[in-house]
Amino acid sequence: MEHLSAALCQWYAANQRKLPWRGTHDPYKIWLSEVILQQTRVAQGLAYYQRFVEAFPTVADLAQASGERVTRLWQGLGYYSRARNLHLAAQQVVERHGGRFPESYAGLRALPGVGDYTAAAVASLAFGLPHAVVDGNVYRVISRLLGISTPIDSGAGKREFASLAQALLDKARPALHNQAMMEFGATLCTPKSPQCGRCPVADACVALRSGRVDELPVKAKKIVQKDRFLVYLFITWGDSFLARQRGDDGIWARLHEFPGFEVEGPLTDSELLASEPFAALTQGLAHELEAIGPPLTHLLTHQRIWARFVELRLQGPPPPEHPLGEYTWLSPSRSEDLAFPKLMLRFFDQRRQGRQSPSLF
DNA sequence: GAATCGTGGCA
DNA sequence: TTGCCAAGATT
Repeated sequence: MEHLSAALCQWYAANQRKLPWRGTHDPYKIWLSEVILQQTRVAQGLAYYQRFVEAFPTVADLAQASGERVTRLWQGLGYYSRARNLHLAAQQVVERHGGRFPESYAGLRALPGVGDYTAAAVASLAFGLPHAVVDGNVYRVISRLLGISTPIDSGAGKREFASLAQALLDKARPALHNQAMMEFGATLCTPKSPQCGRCPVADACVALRSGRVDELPVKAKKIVQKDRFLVYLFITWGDSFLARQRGDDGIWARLHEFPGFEVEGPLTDSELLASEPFAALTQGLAHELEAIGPPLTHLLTHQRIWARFVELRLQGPPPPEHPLGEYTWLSPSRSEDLAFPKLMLRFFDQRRQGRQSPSLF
């Protein structure tokens, strides 16, 4: 067991990528990078990390920032409850721990948005504590090296791999060991087409010896995708448009969206305009139909969204008692400070392009 | 324990 | 085009 860690650490020392959060022991920067990288590739999270560090050099700066600014900086990164928990955790560090991160696994684990993985990562990388990280890379590396076919998405699998990861850990240098395991999984022992020919521990790999590299790790569950059909109304009054902020939970937490509704299946333009929910949202509004955009498809892990955007221009101010009363008017400059789902940003882009070259439509 | 939560890259 | 999955956490 010690041999595996030593070989991987030696490989890591010679092959690691240079990343801005490496080489520091600042728990704030390590925690920030780990939260950004949850279910997120380095290539996607890198620019966000740099923007956050520049905007908020310390955890106190982050704690003092407005939720609006934090959410806007997170725009486009996905899993938006991470941004809320990031802000909450920063405030807890300041208010409950005097501005210093807890120097224990349990203390870190109690912060919002910090689960088993992130607690182990910060504990080991910032404080040198002997906690093994278990992320997607570690599941894959261990299942292949040791030939373990227990499904990694089962409770038994999670317990088994956590135990094995902890047993493999070099407790004299947990930071190096953890980073070596993850970097090895991310760049050599990859899900598809792993580079077994360059593997420093190929001699010890059970999966390679038995020809099971492509079968490991095992996942028991399959993702079920559902189709959803959404209609959004882009209602303008002068330069401004109507939108509201979504709640703390569910999809696109705390992001802004236009008024709209969901339907059971695809609608033609005329069906859409004649639909009951469209009538309810536009009743009593003197408006002019500006455009009905083509369906925009938006892919999420669990659903495929088909969105239609209907652009309406009000001919007069909306009456005070109206279903749209919970929405507010946003000017273009105001909306620059707010966060929108990628789907809405794609609509903005499409609309801008349509105006610059109307002959295309 | 199962279901959810985004977005983007790759084959 | 489709499916997979990525430095996971929460409910």
